[in-house]
Amino acid sequence: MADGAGPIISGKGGRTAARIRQAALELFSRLGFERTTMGEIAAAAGVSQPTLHYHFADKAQLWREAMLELGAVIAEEERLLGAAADAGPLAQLRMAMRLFLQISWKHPALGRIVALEGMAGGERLDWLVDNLIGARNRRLVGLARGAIAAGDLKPFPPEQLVVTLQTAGAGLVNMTPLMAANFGVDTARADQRQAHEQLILDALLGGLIISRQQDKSGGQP
Amino acid sequence: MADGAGPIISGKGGRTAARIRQAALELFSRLGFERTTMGEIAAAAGVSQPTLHYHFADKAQLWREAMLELGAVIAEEERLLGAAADAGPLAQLRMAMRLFLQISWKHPALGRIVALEGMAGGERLDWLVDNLIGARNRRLVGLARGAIAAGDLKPFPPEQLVVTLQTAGAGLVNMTPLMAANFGVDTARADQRQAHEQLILDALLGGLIISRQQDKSGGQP
DNA sequence: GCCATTTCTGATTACAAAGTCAGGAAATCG
DNA sequence: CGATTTCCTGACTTTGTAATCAGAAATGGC
Repeated sequence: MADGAGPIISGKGGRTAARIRQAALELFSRLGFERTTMGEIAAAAGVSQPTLHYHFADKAQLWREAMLELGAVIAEEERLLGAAADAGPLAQLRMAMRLFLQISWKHPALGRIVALEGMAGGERLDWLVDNLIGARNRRLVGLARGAIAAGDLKPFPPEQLVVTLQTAGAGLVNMTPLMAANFGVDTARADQRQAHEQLILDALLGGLIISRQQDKSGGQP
Repeated sequence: MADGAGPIISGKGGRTAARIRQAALELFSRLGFERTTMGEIAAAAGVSQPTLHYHFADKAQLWREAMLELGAVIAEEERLLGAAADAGPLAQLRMAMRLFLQISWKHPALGRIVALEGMAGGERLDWLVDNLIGARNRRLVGLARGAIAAGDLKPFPPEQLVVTLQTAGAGLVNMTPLMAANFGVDTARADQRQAHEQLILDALLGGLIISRQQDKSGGQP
């Protein structure tokens, strides 16, 4: 893990470095690490290829710093969830899931990256877990476990809720090319978003909740 | 004559070619096209690297022929579904979904490939749609549409059911490395399979079905 | 203006991986 | 057996891409 030893942010704070990170994030998330070339990133950022190496030591370092752009996304999620910390387990879980879905639509790069690296494994996945998504996922598992313990949800391995939320929640956005090729529909449109959020919440919550006698408020027993 | 069970394009029918296809399928599905090298495939198949080029014109051709190994999987699915062609729309859909989940577990390569290429787009995705998954997906959409028209399911864009089934159904298997890195659990185990199938079916069917006795519309818990 | 520092680029190198080819080994057939 | 075809490999070429470097172009201080 010598790679992670250096400063997390090595790129200068200037506008050029920011443009490069932005272009890199978009390309890495769509195509993955190997399929994306430094030349493509440079072209997308409007600079020459050696400029990338001036701002970032190597491709892996650029990848990591591009991913850190997503750190703010996670932080915002944390903040909004913290506001509801006093609600019941099910209410918190519902809010977390809704947030997750909204974030997946607002920042498709995060879901795509997790899907890509989460499938392949390796040191980039380890880095993601350690630096971006590990705590968030553990928090979700905790909420699910709490809701199950409170008798609000059917018992199931709570890790599976996370992975299902992750894959199904980001699925429609991630699979935009597939849907276009297979059905000729553009699933990245806003109206699709609305319907999909409804679908996932209806499905995961509607299907898993243990309905109590008229108690729909989500409060603790 | 070849002992192969599926349609073959250019690869000879011998055992060596079959071993190569097998190794290629496994590697391509785990790592994707670019991340997999011809050398790795050769090593996994126990032959030298030029042997790959003797049996297959180039890497893309090998990829396509490796994918065709999955043709038998799809065909089996078709066959089993055909047996229930006279059931109602919802019953057919339920059976199709159950089959989909079982296939996802039995042949993880299919789900991983679709996830990988469905995210990136390009000519390999087009090929997959045309030759492997397009018809199957359209069939699923047809079943969902039928179940909605029959008033059995809440109205939602039926393409979204397909993409959700695809991503959520294959999600737990696909994300094995992520779950291992994040939670230290091996989600490829059989008991996990059972629970996950239950989760998906409970969620998608339990959450979307319109219960006809009381016919409550709209209001989501 | 002039110098120093930072920022960027063209040209080049290094290397990994796909693809080629001549020829050797092994199977097939008379 | 020898002849012929099929199958496979070592050595090689080609290509694409990450990384390097010397120096040009800005930028900022005086």
